[in-house]
Amino acid sequence: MPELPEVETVRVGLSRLLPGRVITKIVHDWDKSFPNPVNEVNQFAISASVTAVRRRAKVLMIDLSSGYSFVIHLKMTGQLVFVKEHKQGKVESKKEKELVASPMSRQVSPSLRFGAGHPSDSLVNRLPDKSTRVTITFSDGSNLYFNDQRKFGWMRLMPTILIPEIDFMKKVGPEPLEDSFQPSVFGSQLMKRKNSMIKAALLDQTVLAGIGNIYADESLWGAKIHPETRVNKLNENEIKLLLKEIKYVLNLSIEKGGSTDRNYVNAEGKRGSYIDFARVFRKEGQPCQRCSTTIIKTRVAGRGTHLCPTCQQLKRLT
DNA sequence: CACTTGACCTGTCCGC
DNA sequence: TGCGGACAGGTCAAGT
Repeated sequence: MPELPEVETVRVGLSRLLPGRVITKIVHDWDKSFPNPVNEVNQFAISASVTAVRRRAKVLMIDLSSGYSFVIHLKMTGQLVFVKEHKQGKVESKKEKELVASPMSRQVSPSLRFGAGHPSDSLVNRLPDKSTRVTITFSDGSNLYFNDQRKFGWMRLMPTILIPEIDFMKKVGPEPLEDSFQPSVFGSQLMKRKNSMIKAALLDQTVLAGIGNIYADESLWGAKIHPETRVNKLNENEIKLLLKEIKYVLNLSIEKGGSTDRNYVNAEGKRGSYIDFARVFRKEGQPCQRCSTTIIKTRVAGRGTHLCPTCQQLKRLT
């Protein structure tokens, strides 16, 4: 589930790999993944070169020399993986494909395919695969694959200057890792959802940008706040502490290359390791590392929610 | 109006 | 072994 750290990791990778490359071909197999008409793609993407790769919230932008950009949202299962031209020719890649096509390896689940103990670069040899929605080919023979098993994600081509006019961009809240995002700003943003449960407010992209289910649970545990606490019951100290925890978990995750819970990979097809450092997310049944109470999983704001029932008590005063 | 729930999708896992 | 159904969650539309 790409959230801010995962999308940022992809951005960093693509910023190293894409600028200067010239697009020669784009194919897609699912219109909702890439709805632009062919003539528009031919006019504004083909023969254009990549000038920059940017991120805002969980949205990626690949700017082109034509004045157009790809705007991309990975949603839950989206991947953007860059694969250099296979210089060894087709002999080796054929062998790889035979391996993939054999009954045994076909039954290995995607979550295990790239798991620990497997060569982390094996994914790139298997692309494109059946989750590949869009393939962008560059003049040197390299490819950028937009894979999306569940088809929730999308990418579209649009004029760069019109990106700020997208409804989402107009409504989205501040970037939590900006220095200017201080407790006072966080507090006033939270007041937009003063009667909501804090978890719902953290997931609201208009309050702050880039938090999803993993980092909501992780930061609430860090700040010892129950996810069902109403926003207007939080005091100044708790808001300050929660912001500190948000910055901490997001920065730590970026450092670890993001979280690979199911199928997230970076621009080179590699997994992130933040999940190994998680304190509550997917830790139900295990002891809390602060107090040893068993971590539980419940449902809050329609989302699976992990918490320590001892450290994170629901406030009952006033 | 503020807030919550359902729809969009596919693959996995669990119980029967 | 197969099958139905619950579940996973980012965001928008629809519902309360």
